[in-house]
Amino acid sequence: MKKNEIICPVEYSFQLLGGKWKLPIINVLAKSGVIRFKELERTVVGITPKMLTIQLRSLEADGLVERKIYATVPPTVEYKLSTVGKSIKPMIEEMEKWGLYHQSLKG
Amino acid sequence: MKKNEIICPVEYSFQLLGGKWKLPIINVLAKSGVIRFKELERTVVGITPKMLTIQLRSLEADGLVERKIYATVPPTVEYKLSTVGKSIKPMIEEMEKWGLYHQSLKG
DNA sequence: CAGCATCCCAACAGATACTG
DNA sequence: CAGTATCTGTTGGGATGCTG
Repeated sequence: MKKNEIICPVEYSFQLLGGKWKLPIINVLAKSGVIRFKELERTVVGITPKMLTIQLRSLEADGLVERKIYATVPPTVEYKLSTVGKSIKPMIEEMEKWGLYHQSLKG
Repeated sequence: MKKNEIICPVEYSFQLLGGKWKLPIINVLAKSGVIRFKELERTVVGITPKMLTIQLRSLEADGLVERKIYATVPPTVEYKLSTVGKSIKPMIEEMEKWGLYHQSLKG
């Protein structure tokens, strides 16, 4: 998909949240508040460190996630939703309602 | 993306609506009610007949879109949202609100 | 711990030409 | 009109191994 061809505003949300991992990550961040990389890796079932890094960087670049580094040994990095990231919640809830509704139709 | 690995209910919506074209198509269908293939091709800016066919078949298989064939010459095929398809509207509106909000942040 | 680098494959998407 | 067939290129995602 060519990322720069946004066709309608709705599509914009998909540009930012699409792919296999972004929504699961945001869901975890929404529930946990602040969380470290390794803990995130454990909580988002099935994700590899590589994909977690890529997705977090992408979310960070879009201003949805904030990253805070502590100069400790071993290193500590914490992630949390930004203000904009938190504003996604109503949308996610609506998507969740619809997803559950549609799943229930198929038994 | 492995289509059968749904991680959270929210992700379910992305399985059904993800990709470049499905939301634009559904948006047009939501506004027009009933529409023919060629008219759809003209309205969804930039789509090719091939992609339109693939996406419509996929949406049909997921029960979001209904297809009605008339045995005329030349052939007539009409598409419209199913009841389930129409149930997406609140979710799309929420996504549209958020998309517009986030776009406005970037000026 | 928190990552980056490399290689690889499958799915997605576009262009073009053709058909009932 | 409403598609299908074929070829081709791009992107997303996985596996593995290595580093500060």
